Amino acid sequence: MPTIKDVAKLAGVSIATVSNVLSGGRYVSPELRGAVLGAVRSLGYVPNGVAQSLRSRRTRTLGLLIPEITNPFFSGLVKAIERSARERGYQVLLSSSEENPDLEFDLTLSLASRQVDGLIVIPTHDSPEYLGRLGLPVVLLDRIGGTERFDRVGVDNVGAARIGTEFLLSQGHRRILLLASTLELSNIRERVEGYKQALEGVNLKYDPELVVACGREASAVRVALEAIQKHRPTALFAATNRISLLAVQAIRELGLAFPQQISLLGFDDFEWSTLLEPYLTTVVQPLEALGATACGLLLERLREPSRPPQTVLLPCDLAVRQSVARP
Amino acid sequence: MPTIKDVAKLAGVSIATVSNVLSGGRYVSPELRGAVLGAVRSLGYVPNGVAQSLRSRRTRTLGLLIPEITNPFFSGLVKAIERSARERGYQVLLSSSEENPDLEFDLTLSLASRQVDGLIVIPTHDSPEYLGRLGLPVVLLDRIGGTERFDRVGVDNVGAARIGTEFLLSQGHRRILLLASTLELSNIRERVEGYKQALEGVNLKYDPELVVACGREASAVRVALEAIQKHRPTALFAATNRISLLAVQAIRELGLAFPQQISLLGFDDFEWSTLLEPYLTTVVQPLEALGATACGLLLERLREPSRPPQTVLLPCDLAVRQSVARP
DNA sequence: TTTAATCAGAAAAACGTTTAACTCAGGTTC
DNA sequence: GAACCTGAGTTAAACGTTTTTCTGATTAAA
Repeated sequence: MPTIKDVAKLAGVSIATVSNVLSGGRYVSPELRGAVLGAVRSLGYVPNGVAQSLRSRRTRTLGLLIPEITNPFFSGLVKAIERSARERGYQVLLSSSEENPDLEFDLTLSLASRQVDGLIVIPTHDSPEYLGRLGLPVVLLDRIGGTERFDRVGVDNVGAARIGTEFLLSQGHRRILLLASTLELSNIRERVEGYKQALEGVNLKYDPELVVACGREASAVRVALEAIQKHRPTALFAATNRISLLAVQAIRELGLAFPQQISLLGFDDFEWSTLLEPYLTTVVQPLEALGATACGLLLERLREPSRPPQTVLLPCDLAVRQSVARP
Repeated sequence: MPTIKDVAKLAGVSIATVSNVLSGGRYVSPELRGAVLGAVRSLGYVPNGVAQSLRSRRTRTLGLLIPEITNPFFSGLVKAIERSARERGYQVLLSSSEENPDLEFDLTLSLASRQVDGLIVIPTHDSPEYLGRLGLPVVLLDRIGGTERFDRVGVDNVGAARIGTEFLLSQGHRRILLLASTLELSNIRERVEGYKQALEGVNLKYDPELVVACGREASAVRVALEAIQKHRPTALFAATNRISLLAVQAIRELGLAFPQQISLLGFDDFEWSTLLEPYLTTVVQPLEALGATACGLLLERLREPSRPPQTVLLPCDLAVRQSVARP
């Protein structure tokens, strides 16, 4: 691999001049500029990014920490972030915490030691204060509860869940079972809050029994199934797309006519849900905007490190399709 | 951020000694070792990975180039690769080519200039020879046609498609429509070859008309739909999971009883396909093994740069579920 | 003993850039 | 015409490590 020295020698100039031509530092006369560019071309020179990073103290690399790549919600975010970063000249170092807080912690250290310029994190839990000790700009994404010291991007979960629930109510549902994987995360609890607000809006009493955490293990379907049997709801509100999947399985195992006997409203949305018939009615999160905003916020902070932390909440849409019927 | 100099000063030793303690280079006496470790701890020192990379000429970073993160087949591979890399002390720089060859080319240059130690590429086309000019170890994954100069990991597409088709034949199907997005990729053409072999195995004439490339645009459903109307097959063999999705939509639009009137066999498999009822019968690729093998092959080559290129073909399974019935 | 080999540590070079400091014409300003 | 800028280039320092070379002391071999 040729280095900047080889280019300088071939072009008959100093390495500083080569650098100035390529990085657009200072003015270089047309003749020398031409010589440098010619030498670059004929050697096939590509600057060594590691050396650039060491000297200039930035890597133009963002760390992205995701709980699970396989979930279409997260992979949609990854896609949006990767694209947005690329368009602004940044690359993405991807790590998956696999929903494991200890691994998450280790991975942030590892990313920090690789000198990423900043971090976009979807944490596994609501206490990511330790991220502050990294000495790195951090943007929290999606799971943004617990702290206000970081820039954060998420959706208006309360509002979105309220609108979703109101839609179910408008269709005549009165016993709505809210299914979640966990209630440990504040974004999920906000969805519960929205659900509650909608119920109270029509003077229905909020019954905590109708909010069920199914867990993430294989037993989750069973938990959902038993909750359905016990409470006999006319509609299910699945708090995440993974839970939608679960709900569908439970509905099938119970042999309920769908959506005639039981309606289902999802959250998150995902392309491949068109496999489901009836098509899933769902609250849809603006993936592209979430990712682009997170990336944008991070780069803004790189430019202006001292400005106060911002929180951006985006609105969700309701995609009315076929999985909700009148009871 | 403290540097190795700060540690050395606090511990009262030279920076070489600090380096030897931390990187396990040469023997250091217990006393000095203790002093160094103490200083590291009290300063919260973390080595600067960029400086390490510059000097040692390796970044412990792998470039991963994927056509599309959102497709569960690819995201499954990403997951496997990321995990495998992490377990071996490597990180992953992820880029998406969005099925665009020009972007793919640019991204490889960009990854190379970031000095990744090696590249795992799922190319957009069958002529990735240009990757040889990067001067980097490259492993081709999944779409491995066109050249034998690189290490390659994929599945036995011919065998897998043959087994799949044989299963359809064994169920009594005789008019089987093979749907693909494109026939430009050799891994897809190999699947066609397997399909052909299976037909000829039972003395059925191979009819090229029954192999249809639907494209990747929005019009793809229509193409599939018209092919079904025209040829009236009793079974569809979808060559990828994306095409399975398409096939399901076409079947629905045509109002065919599924699987009674028309059977569907998929390729790739994906977790979220359980949304489909009847459950999709499908050829399943060993995602975890594919990813781990690709990563392993790359790291082996880093150790032994001059050994001849290897090709690893893994076998697929057939998951018999519910979407194939007797005609 | 004398000489050579070994050892633990320090000093210094090197990795490939960017950038600050310097040089030396040529042009201004009094 | 002396002092001062300016401008376009060069030289050299710096980024934070790893690794090679060097040093002086201790140990082993002759």
